[in-house]
Amino acid sequence: MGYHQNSVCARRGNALVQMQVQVASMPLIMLEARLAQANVFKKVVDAIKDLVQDCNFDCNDSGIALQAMDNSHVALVSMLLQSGAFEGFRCDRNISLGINLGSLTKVLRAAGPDDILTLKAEDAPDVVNITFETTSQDRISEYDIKLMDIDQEHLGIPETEYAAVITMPATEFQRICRDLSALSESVAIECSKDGVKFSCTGDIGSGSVHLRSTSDVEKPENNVSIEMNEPVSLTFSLKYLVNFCKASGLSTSVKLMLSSEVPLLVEYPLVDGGSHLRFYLAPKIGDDE
Amino acid sequence: MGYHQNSVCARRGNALVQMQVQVASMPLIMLEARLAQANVFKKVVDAIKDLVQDCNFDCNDSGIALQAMDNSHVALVSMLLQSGAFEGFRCDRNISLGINLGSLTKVLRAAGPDDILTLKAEDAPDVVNITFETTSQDRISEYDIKLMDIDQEHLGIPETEYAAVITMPATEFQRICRDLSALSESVAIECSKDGVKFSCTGDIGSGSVHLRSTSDVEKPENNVSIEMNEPVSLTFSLKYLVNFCKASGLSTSVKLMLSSEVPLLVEYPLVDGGSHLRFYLAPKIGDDE
DNA sequence: GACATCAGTA
DNA sequence: TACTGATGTC
Repeated sequence: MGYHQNSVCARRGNALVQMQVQVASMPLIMLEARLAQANVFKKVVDAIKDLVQDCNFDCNDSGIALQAMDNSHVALVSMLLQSGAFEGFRCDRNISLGINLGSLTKVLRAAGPDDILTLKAEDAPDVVNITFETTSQDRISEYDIKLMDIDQEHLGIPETEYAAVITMPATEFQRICRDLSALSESVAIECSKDGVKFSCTGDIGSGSVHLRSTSDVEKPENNVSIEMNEPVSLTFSLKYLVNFCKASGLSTSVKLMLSSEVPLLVEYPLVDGGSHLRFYLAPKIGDDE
Repeated sequence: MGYHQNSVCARRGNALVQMQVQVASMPLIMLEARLAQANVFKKVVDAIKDLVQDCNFDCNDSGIALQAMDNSHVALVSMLLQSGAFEGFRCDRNISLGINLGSLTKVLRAAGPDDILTLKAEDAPDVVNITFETTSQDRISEYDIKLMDIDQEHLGIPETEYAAVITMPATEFQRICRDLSALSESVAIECSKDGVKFSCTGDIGSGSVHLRSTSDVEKPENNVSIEMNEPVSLTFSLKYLVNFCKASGLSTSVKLMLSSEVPLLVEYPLVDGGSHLRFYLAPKIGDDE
């Protein structure tokens, strides 16, 4: 019987085994994830904390994932931080860390932007341990956040073939949402081969923004690209889109994926290629618009 | 009988004498203190006005001093502005100016940060006169604040030899207090030779910040220095400490002085070396922690 | 990203 | 009146 099994016994209340383990000073860390830039995690949590109060961070050897519906069940958040996004990553067993994002925000506020952030959890943990180290190591702060049991609403999100995929600068999308939200509650997104049109109508008048597909080879990050199978036009709540745009600082570009009668997918790629922060938003239908 | 006694008569209500004095335009100024930067005084008052409503500014030829307990008698504020801190300072006789800090704040709000502030008071004054001059002298504003009688609780504060004296950047201390106050009402400060640890526990979890003693010769103002006679660990109310930290703008560094079972002294040096703003806070004991 | 200001709440 | 969260500017 190795340390691994001992640890399980300890957690189940075998005090003797637990003592032995502690005497052997064997902290049974199951998860240790070291992120070079605390900022990335801060921004991710900032971007989703207004949508979701509590959620599970599902950890396994491929990384840390999160999925949660917003309170009104209109939007869905999905994050994936692949192990490769970390400076060091170890996860010996699948664990789900139920965390209150308000508490997490309070703790992350204590991190300097360039601090090194390390998440640690034991097997069957009560708390998640978060440390921030300045690069100079003169200051080390350490926090434990109590975990909570959160009903895992398992959300099968089918990988859809979208009718249209728009890639554009994240700041541009943020600006459009902010500008149009001054006029109306909702925005229509219409996509055709050579362009995309965001439009809305409200009490004081109406507005629209047309973006042409561009291909500036010198500044590819400023490009708007549209991959389209068929034209699509859908209407969405601007309040939610503005909210999603809090993630704009995480990435230079954002992808909007649309299909008729299917939730819009707003995707921000993270640090490495595979990691991402995704928001899904159901379209408004008929009179809702 | 000199002017001096005349003035006393006038103050005692002899209208005839008062008129004569006014006609003779003889303002019997006892105190005139000219401060090059109104900002210093603004910040001092800002930093203490939430702790103390009314207090006496005790003026004598060595400067202006202030001592007051907070309302709950847990904390004590002590300020000393030595005469040398002023561009010009004259105080012919000891006077105690009882001022409502709310009123004073309202008046100080009218001062530009770089204005020259002058405090004036007559002998046995009803009011304190405050003027603000722009450095260019284009604008002079003048205010009188009514004085009040405040019971002088004379507070003998013994100069203690502290078990530990920590000097650190004021902003760092402010940040630690702010960060930890998100988790708990109180913080334990533990001091050992090579470092100091601030830690707390609350409903959502626990947190701690370790600072190592540093000696960066290039940026000495960023250093953390610890002079320690014996290890010490005490617990304090974070609400008060956060409050004290409003003084952070007054000084790059702050000194924390601790001894067992004795109030913590938090000291911000002011303009010149000798002047200071000090806060004392009784430790929490036993179950209070 | 940090700061200051502002509005709303306790 | 003071603290909190939120917003907008530097």
